[in-house]
Amino acid sequence: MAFRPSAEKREEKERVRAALLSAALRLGAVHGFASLGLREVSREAGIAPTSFYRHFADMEELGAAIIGELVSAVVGSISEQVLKSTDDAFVATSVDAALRAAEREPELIRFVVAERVGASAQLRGLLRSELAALARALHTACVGLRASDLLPLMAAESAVVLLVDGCGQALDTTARSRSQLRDSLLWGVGRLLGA
Amino acid sequence: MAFRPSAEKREEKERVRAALLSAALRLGAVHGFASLGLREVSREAGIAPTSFYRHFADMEELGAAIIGELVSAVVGSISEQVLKSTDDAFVATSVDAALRAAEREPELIRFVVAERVGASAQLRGLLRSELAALARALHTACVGLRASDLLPLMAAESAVVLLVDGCGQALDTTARSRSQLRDSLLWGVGRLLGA
DNA sequence: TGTACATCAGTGAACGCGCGTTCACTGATGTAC
DNA sequence: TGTACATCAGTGAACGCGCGTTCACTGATGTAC
Repeated sequence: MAFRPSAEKREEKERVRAALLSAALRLGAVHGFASLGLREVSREAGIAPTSFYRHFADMEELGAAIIGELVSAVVGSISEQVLKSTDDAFVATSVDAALRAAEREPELIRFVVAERVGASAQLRGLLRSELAALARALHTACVGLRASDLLPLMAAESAVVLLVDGCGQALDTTARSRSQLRDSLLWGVGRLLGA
Repeated sequence: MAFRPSAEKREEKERVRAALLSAALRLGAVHGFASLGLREVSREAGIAPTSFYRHFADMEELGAAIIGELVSAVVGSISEQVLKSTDDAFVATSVDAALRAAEREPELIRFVVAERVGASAQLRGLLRSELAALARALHTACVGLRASDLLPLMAAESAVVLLVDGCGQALDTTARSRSQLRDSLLWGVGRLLGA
């Protein structure tokens, strides 16, 4: 019969796995995910370097898990807020939801902004998929309101580009004040989506 | 009296220095500038690792040189083309100049796209300055044509964000066809600059 | 119930490797007088 | 003109260090009968 670890065991493994993801994000925010090593992350997570292999084959697989679990959740939440927004407030909703995400989970957003154009083609592809979902949500919210699908999907894709870049700027606190940044995004996204 | 190396000597040093910049871009395009080592770059450039220090204190200084010399030239060239463009063709001019740069110097553009949101705050700052110059050129071309400065500078800044991101997409050939990408950029930049 | 066995997360020792950096040196060439 | 000295790009040997990976092991716990 199949070997079935107890729920307690599975939860413990899950906790260590989550510690690895969190450690990678914490360290990655300091000196970049790309230069992160398996030993460094394991140390930060409080396990022996050799135990890393019980969870991931290498750092890229860990990066993929960050996207599939953490990024996916945040992007899904933003999409949900956009789709639920009433009237034509979806522009402000998307901008504020994005900026709130950057404020709440700066390390995760730093990861997204950097790895979207990073060295790993695999991670770039995974992030492209996640953000394409957000673009679709934005597009749906937009055309749904005016009962027309004349607005091209690429408009929503461009809006997502501005949103992601805006999140990146939000992380460099010195770059621009929050309110300036918000105004700029409201203007740009609004203009692209014709609201 | 001051020591003055001959022109020949100075040119030779300049050649080695250029070889280092070029080697860093070549290798960086493969597995990312962030993970590049001084030894790796020196090997590629054909000098001993210890000779690296005759030119740069570390890899970050080399990155700054790439920006100050190579990126600056390309951005300046694009700005110039935009400012010289006649009528309201400056949108198409900027898009085509950017895409042409991505085609001609993919490694340099990859560097810009990645390091703009990379781990080094210094390089991010330098790139922000370079791209701000492009935004100003775009803004000037735009308001000059309609004899009004009502268009906010942030419109041009957002347009630059789209242009840079578009260059990044152009490097992933599988992502979108060139013509689709061009259309998308023409549409987005045009929309932002109100042309 | 007891016993023998399987599974599996975590471990410490050990490996070979490439890294950044230092050092003292070479050899070519410019400067001073 | 010749001679003594300064400058400086490039070099090879050597250093200590952290890395990714392998290996055989432990100990807890589930499974079979």
